[in-house]
Amino acid sequence: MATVLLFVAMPDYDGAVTEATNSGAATSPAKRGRGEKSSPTIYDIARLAGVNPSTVSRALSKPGRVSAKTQKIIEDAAEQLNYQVNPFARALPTGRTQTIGLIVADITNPTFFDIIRGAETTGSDRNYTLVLAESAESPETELIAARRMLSTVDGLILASPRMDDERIRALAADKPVVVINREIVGVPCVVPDVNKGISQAVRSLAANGHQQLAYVAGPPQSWMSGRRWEGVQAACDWYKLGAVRLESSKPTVDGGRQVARDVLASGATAVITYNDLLAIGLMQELQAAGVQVPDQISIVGFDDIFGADFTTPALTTVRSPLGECGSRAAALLLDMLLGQEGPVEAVRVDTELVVRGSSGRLIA
Amino acid sequence: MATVLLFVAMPDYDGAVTEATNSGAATSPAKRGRGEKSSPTIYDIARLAGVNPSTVSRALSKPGRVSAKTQKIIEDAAEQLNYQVNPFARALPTGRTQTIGLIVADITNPTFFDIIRGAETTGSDRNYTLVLAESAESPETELIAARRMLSTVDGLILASPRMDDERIRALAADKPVVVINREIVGVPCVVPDVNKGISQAVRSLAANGHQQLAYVAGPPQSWMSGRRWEGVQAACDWYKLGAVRLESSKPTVDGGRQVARDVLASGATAVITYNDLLAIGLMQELQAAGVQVPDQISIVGFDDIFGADFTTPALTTVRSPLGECGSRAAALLLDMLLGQEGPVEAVRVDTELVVRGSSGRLIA
DNA sequence: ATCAATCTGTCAACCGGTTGCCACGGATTG
DNA sequence: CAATCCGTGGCAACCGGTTGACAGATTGAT
Repeated sequence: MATVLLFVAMPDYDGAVTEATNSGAATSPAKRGRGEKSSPTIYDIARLAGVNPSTVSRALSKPGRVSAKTQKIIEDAAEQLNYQVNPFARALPTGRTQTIGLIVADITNPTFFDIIRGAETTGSDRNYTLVLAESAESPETELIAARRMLSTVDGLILASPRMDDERIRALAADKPVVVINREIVGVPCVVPDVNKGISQAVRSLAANGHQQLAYVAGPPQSWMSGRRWEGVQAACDWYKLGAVRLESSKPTVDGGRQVARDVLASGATAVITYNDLLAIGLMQELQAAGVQVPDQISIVGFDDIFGADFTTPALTTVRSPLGECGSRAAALLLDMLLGQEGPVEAVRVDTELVVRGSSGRLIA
Repeated sequence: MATVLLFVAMPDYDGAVTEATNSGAATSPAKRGRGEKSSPTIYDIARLAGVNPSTVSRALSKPGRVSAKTQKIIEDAAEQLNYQVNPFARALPTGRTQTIGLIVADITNPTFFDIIRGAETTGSDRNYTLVLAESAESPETELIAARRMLSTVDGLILASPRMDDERIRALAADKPVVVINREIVGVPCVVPDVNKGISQAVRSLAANGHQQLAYVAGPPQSWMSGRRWEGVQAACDWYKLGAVRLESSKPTVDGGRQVARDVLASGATAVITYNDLLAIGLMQELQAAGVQVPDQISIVGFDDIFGADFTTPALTTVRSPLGECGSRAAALLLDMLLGQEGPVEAVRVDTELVVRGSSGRLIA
């Protein structure tokens, strides 16, 4: 049930970062349990400024609703007390929490780092806090996390969700939802358009003399793995390469190692894997078996994760603009929160081939 | 002002994950703005169960306060309505938010992944939500984030904080604070005890014939970088190696590349770096310059981050048990929230050398 | 000068739980 | 049998903001 919150920025009055001066004004009358000096409220400000609390509330959150003069007095008082709104108190009557949720399969999977970063940055710019939940790759956990979060956030981003379409549509009926890395009819989606990157990769491999290619697939329930296989097939058709699909046990370095035998047995001289971790594991195992990369086999990964260039040779990979996906998804969601309709069609972002050392001319 | 929340688990009644049935009971009377079916409240449950709302509140959060019979009736009603507490409503009167904060310098820095994971897991086990904030390596941003979070969370964990001791102590006076990767008098700390791992590393290098060692330092304001240098000096004294300290421009792969010239110029045949990223960059640059690793120069990193074994040769490194640090810090914090005093002395966790391929016998 | 329209601030209800205090009824005790 | 105690549930105030309704003050138009 793990969940992470990207706490972007508080949506409100931003007191100076000086030490609380407590100058002049009577100390907050609140009971202080044990050493807990409870922070000032709009009631404290109201008393100090000589106005009604509701006027304070309006001055601080409804620009233009009160006169410039009163506004000034209240802002000064707020600054003097080093006031910060209580987000809980604000969320209670309004239902607006100024947070958006993001559910990823695995916090420690580098694929998601950039998505998180992108969503966080965009949310931050618009004064939204990002709440990040982990589903541990399980559809059930994912659903539970989503349900839980939905009551706490204004909108939700699902990155590579594992739930079925129906459940996602049900969630989307409740509150704004944006999906990353998967297309679902009726739900706004942001997906990398893999075809461009795959075309570049296959063309590059063909140009280097390869004729037989293997695709190492990801988890069967991964929508994206299916799209990538389709893209590989189409590109191989076009460039006249043979294409064979191999299954992996899991989309990790270990899974990549395990699939090495099958790759060799397939007779392919070029491999495209579902993700970079598979590619790295595969390369390690092949090298351990004495196979030269890229002289005997070229390897192309997918995503361009952190560490993809740590290997020797560095990994050639189809980069997914994950950061942009996160950013676009957050922007979309925020627009929806402002009352705009979500796009009917999926938003596509381009992928591109990053050529490093693990792919090259076939030396027969 | 980036901040991330690890949203661990809701501290409360856990409705079944079936679709809301809405069976029998009158639909919630709440106004439903536009399609927003507001979730059921304890008032709905009270009506359905024929009791007072306060009784519902007690049944769901004060075990033993109501009779077993009433308890059952209320729990059934809650399940039927698929009730979930509203965290905001709960936080408002109590001040307890069931969240703990964690501030890290950089979300995308793999060093922190395990800390996050560890804190998240431990928090999750105790029904706490972890709020993760990013300081972007800036002391000012860090302070602002900490101030902001402090009003929202029950306690705070600072991982490798960049603020000065005074400010941290000030925060700790407000609410429970635990520091990771740094020692501050008067504040509970969890720090890897680097000496054991460094001793092992230096002994291993000495045994392999090395006589001159270089330490590539991290950021000047990093407390931990200083401790590691001290540890290296002490171990080199003991094992009779010469030790020289080199400065890096930044603790990244790039920084590692840039320091390669200085390493060669220093005449050292073994290098210990402040972190793994520096080690990886250094190794890449040395190899590009035709230097054999480990035959001509041995390289030992620090931390054992994700990807440290992607390199060829795989990186030898002193592993910091970052996950354990996160976990211990969270446990400490939660204990403090339960009224126990924090430990007076820093909690130390062991480090150990992980020997891989980048270190070995010197071939002169 | 009169009346309407606009601006500005106040009042009070409300969001959804929590909790101190009290009352009621049954069990215990002298 | 009366006095006391305890277990249980209800009442109402409260946490700290938000907001619809409204009234007094200004302003402008006629």
